[in-house]
Amino acid sequence: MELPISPIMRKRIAESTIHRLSLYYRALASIERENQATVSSKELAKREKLTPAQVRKDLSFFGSFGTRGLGYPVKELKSKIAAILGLDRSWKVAMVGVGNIGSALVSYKEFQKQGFNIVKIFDNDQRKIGSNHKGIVVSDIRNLQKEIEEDKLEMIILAVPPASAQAIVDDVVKAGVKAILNFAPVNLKVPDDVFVRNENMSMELEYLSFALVNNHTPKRPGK
Amino acid sequence: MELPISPIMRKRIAESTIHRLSLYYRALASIERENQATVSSKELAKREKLTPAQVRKDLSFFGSFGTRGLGYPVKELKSKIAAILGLDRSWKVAMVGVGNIGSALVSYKEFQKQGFNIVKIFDNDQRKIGSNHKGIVVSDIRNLQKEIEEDKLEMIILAVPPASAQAIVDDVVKAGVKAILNFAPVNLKVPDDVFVRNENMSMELEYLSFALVNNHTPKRPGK
DNA sequence: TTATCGTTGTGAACGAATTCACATTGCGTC
DNA sequence: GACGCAATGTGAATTCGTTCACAACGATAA
Repeated sequence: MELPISPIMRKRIAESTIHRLSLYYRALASIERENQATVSSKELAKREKLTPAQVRKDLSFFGSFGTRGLGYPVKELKSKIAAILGLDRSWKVAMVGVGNIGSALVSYKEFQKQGFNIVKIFDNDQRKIGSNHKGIVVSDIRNLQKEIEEDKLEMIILAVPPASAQAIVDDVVKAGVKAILNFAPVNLKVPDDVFVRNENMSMELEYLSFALVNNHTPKRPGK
Repeated sequence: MELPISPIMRKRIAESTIHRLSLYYRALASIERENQATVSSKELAKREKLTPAQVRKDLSFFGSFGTRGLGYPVKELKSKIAAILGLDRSWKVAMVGVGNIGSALVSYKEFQKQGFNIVKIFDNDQRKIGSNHKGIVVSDIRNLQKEIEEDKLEMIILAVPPASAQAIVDDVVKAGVKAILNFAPVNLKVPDDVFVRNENMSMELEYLSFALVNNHTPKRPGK
């Protein structure tokens, strides 16, 4: 039976399931390019180094998208996953901090490809304010709250030094933003209804360093 | 009883435990700066939004570092964790690909701070080869294998387009590298004794987008 | 000394995520 | 239109990760 994708989904889904949906989405895009019409959980699993059961279970949380004996229709499944992940629309994103990381991410193709449009850039450095990054004029961070509200920005990417992060977040929250991708290595305090994801690139290098030193493979092979 | 940290550690440690060690390490560095001599699992937990039991269990996999009734000696625990994660030494790292992401990461302070020294940069773009990035002259990627061997580079950061990633990895593996941090959104094939970590920054934005659309909080609050 | 306090270290209990295993079903073929 | 095949969808079993709960113990004070 074909269940609709319910936005009022009250099951709690595991974080890892959502991350795998991202993987499936990319795999499906690539399979689509190869003009393959259907794909089995087995094949999808193989491409992403997972088990077929895992793929089926993940998808089953959201509905019943396949055909027994045949597999999943590639185009359709891809667009179902897009709807689940909110990639069937575009998002207005602000970049705060235009140092190394910030300016690299402004040009990061993968973001635009998935509909994450960086439409405003903020910084506190007078030399940067007014300058042009990929066609966007850098705004003064003092106007952060005002411009977020005016432009109805929905997500923030934070790429500032750890010391300035919390104050900015407080502002951004006041402006009504509910989603923050944080590159500063600090624990941000936000109200319960604001989502924060931390991205810390050293942590992955540290994992590698640990693995080398200890010749370690985790219990559950991850990532 | 004080167990030595065994590099021939045959317990399988969960990936999440290692990631939390990174968090503890940063927290301890910060506590050390505050000149606090000891810290309890309770306080450490509070700083990283975890439970005290979690902290104690994580540490207990590696030894018995605390004093009952008192807590953990900050400096000592920090250096123990450094040893576990391999941060008590420095690593020679090569950056492959010096586009947006690559060049941002070359200047990323956090890496150097933890002892990850980017000592060589490679690219295939003639306009970039020979140019200077943060004091490093960009090498021709055709010399990749040779220079990795000569300079005894131990880790690779891959920041190239997905299509070119696998060929580079094959080369790098031939040169004896056992650890790769991959920013390209592809699944790399490597022998069993080579560690790969994938870093995909869109995935975190997609998680946020999912959370917004579905007003979702995961079962286990993550990251 | 001895008592009290605070906090560790850890088995045992619990809960969550993954994998198993199979009944079910749609498709193609004869 | 019956049969065989292939692959889904899903409860049950299993494995893994987290939390509980408490005995053990060091520090401090009397």
